[in-house]
Amino acid sequence: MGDDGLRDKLVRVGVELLAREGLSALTLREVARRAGVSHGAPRRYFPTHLELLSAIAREGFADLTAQVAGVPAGPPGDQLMALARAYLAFARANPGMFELMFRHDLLASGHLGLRDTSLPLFARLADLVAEAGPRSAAPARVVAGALWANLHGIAQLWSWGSLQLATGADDPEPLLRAALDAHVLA
Amino acid sequence: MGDDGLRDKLVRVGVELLAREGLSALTLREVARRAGVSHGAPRRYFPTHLELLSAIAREGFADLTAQVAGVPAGPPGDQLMALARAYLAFARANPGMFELMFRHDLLASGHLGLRDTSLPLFARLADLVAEAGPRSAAPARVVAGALWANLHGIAQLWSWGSLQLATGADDPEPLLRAALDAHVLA
DNA sequence: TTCCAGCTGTAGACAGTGTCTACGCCGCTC
DNA sequence: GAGCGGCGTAGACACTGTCTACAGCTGGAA
Repeated sequence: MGDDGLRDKLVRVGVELLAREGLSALTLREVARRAGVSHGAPRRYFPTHLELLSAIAREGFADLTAQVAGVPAGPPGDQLMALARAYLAFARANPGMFELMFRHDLLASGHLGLRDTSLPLFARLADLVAEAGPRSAAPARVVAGALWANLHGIAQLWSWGSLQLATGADDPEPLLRAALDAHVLA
Repeated sequence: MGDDGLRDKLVRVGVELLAREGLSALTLREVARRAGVSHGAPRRYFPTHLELLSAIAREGFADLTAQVAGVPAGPPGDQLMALARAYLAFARANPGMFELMFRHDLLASGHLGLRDTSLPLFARLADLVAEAGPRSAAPARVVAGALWANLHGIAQLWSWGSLQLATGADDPEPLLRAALDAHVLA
């Protein structure tokens, strides 16, 4: 395993470098260096820096999707809470990847197949919201959108330390609980 | 007006450049160029790129604070809705500035006096939440944190087009309404 | 008046980046 | 066996942020 062409190797090296040293270290030339090739080599597979970053981010979306797919069946409320925890846990466990995944200025977003990666994720959320019963009178899709934004905002602001500072908390769980209780009935 | 030393001029030029050409154009050398000085000049006042960006971002926080301070008195629910609209409107009107303000990797955050700029803003939000009555049993501070995260998430995801794509909406107002209804009673 | 010190901005260098282009090399096919 | 096409190399270019040495002007002291 692991010797399947330079293209995959670059992505693998990139993912590891991202996890180890953060987004700012994810240079085209550094990835090439760690892959043991010259700085021009990646160009054969990724004509531009954006495209390499996009390929790496896609790996992250696949990972997150897998995590979310792993939440067990059960009452929709429980599933939603597990999903929210998974989202936040992913952001905390892979801060560099999380940052990259939502840095749309780095992602050639159209190219990324965002529709294929994050829309199914949203669809799952929307189904669960409809099943659990949205609290507001708005359509389930709108409530699901607001809930998603809430989860994302918590993940983002928490990873920056802003929410700890503002609320004085040191555990994001109550925030998640409050967000879920707010948007959905059960 | 406008001839008060290079330091202020650099910040002014930076703000305009940011609004006009986006965050990626906000180069130390380009700012110097537009200010009509050599590339080394800014170093006297901003020893590092981060510090110039932080000074520019501070201008943004002041602007946002002013906008928020401009919401009229009235029932807390109305004030909250106006505040939410102001937050989102700011993000939509100044996308570059909004991006910069929350790019903590660019901001020498400790240096920025974040406590002085965004904590009062949060305090206002928390007061209004307490006044309007949080829907959840959680402490008002926690509910306010969740609501802030929700507003921020909506602003962020909307500015990326993700929410339009996911919910099919073309107006963020229903999302704001849903978020407010979710977190707070009146 | 003269001189000197300090602040301010200039100019050049350096390492690093992404991108582009010309060039070897190697294996495959005709 | 000869040619060719894909793959990786190597060098160049413009650009970035940072550092350092230097000029020019100012204001105050002798």
